[in-house]
Amino acid sequence: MEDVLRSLGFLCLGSRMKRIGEQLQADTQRVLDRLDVRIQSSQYPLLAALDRLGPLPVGELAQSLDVAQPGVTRSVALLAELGLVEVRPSDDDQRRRIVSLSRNGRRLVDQAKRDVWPSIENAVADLCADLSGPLLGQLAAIEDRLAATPLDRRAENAKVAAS
Amino acid sequence: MEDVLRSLGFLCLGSRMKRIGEQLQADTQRVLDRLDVRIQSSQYPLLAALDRLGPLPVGELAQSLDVAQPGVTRSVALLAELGLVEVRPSDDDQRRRIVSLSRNGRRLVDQAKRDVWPSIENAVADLCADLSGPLLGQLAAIEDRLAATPLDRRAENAKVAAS
DNA sequence: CAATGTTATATATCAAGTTATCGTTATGCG
DNA sequence: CGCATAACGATAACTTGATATATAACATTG
Repeated sequence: MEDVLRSLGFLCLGSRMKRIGEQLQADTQRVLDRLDVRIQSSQYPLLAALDRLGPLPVGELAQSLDVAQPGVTRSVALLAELGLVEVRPSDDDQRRRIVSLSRNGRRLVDQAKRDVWPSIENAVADLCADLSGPLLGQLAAIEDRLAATPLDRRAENAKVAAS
Repeated sequence: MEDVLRSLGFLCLGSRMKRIGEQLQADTQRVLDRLDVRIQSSQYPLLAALDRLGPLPVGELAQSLDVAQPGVTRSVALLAELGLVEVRPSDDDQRRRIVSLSRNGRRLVDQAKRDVWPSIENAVADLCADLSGPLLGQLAAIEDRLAATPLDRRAENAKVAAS
């Protein structure tokens, strides 16, 4: 069966990148699922932003992640529900709500940085190894490689290789 | 403000590709809005598939676009509502429902192929021109270029240049 | 040939992004 | 000072992907 998106080339690059991104996130989710961490892979960038940049108001968090503000509001509500982040009003501006990692959030991030993120990073690096040349070709290679060996399998292998 | 996704590199490649893809789709939408048919840019790949491959049952359409079947069912229902595609049961298998372009759908695709798709393709090609090297670098370049000149502006310029 | 299993599609629900808009709090100027 | 405007975050509605499951038609086999 012809892969139409691929045949269309530049015309559908947006759909195609979105499709690959979703696949990567889904695979990453499967890696995270095995490690009894109960949040969606899409929440990690927010936690990583707080880890890297420290406590931030909602708007700046949105900027640093380059997503729209309502998305951050929703994620923060979810993570606060889970006790991973805390929210407090700013001292000098009652409109701002400062988001920070809670004690549990701090622990989760530290654990992830130690136990999980390295193997994901290795798996993706493996996926993208030795790619060069035009973008469309690299994307096609990534699609083919993912179809052959999903990211979560690559993460396992990386862990085995490291041990 | 630091771009956290970019700093995280391979770790958040999925989120990042999704983000770029969404941006491209949104920009493309703005180009397509100039056609008086008000359908979403995300529907065009399905129309293009029918154009390239001819009438297809729902499942094969899903395969050729590499999306899950329920997504196709929904898109087809929407496009049928708009009178752009037609659905008829297969002769030899009453489970299959064959989707094809209607007269109006045919007209829309022909018009798009003539008037719109080329300028989108040129705009994206322009966006990706002279990119080479590692994937992450190319993605960063695309993000920077998009921020500097959105895709719809590039499409305009391409049209001017062609005339 | 009836029971059982398989396949194709539809439906329901969820996830995570978007835009538009609203209420509240700051700010700035006449 | 007081009011108009701007900024911040929350909420609503929508989009477009996903998965899980139900339904109906076909296939197989005992």
